[in-house]
Amino acid sequence: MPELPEVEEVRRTLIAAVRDEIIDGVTVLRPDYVRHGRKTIRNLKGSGIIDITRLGKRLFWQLTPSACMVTHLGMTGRITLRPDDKPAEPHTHLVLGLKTGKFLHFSDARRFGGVWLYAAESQALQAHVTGRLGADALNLAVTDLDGWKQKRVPLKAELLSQKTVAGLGNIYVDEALWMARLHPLRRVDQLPHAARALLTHCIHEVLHASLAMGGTTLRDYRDANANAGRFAQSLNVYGRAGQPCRRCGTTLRKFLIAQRTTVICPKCQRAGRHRTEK
DNA sequence: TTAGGCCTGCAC
DNA sequence: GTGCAGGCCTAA
Repeated sequence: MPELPEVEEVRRTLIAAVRDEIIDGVTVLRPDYVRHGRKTIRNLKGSGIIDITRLGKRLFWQLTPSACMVTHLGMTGRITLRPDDKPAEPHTHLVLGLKTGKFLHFSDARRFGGVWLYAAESQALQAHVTGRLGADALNLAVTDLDGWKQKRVPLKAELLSQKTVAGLGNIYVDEALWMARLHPLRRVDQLPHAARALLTHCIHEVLHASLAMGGTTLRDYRDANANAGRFAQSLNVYGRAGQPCRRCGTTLRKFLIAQRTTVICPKCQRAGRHRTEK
């Protein structure tokens, strides 16, 4: 399940391969996978790929002239570079041919991801981001969390929402909270500054550690060169319910928060006095 | 704020 | 065969 480190790894492997490439052909195999700009996506023929940036789990493809393609991998999305346009994977929804003879394949079994095409600097593109995505988790500053003082929301729900911190999913939220010894049901408005600073630090830590190993592959994730990530073996809580905490040996416990499986160490991550009442 | 829907593959 | 996994959006 691609979260920030996996998307960043895809971005890095992609940009190294396709910067300054020209799109020479557009094959839409599944029109409804293009969530915005379905009618104009074929006009990308002739467009150049200037850059690929990232905010949270989304990639922003800066294209000439004056277009921006947003991609989200959802749960099972892959963007892979192949030598031909023959769909190599099931559920290939979009293929972009490049002038140098390479092909970008967009596949996504569950179709939780998608592709959005906008005019560059358009209001629609702005709206795609505004109100939805907060600060990128990799560049998070403590001050980005100032708005939490007025928010009566459980920590985990807030982190998953992307609204303040963009890029974390179920895996890295659980990992960062364990590292910071914070209970996922703590209310964000009850976190003192020191806890917000610690959390910011731990988010950086876990993301950098994962990036250094090419991300986490549980099953589906691959980078643009079809390589899996190796961080799964370093996970401390995610998927380890019933196993001992690597810090204190206490048995890790699993429960649901906001419909998400959550794993914590009940000893390291105390609920505290300010737990969200449930 | 929460539940449901999207969607497929895989474990049971 | 059933149910679960999950990001994110919409509706109640």
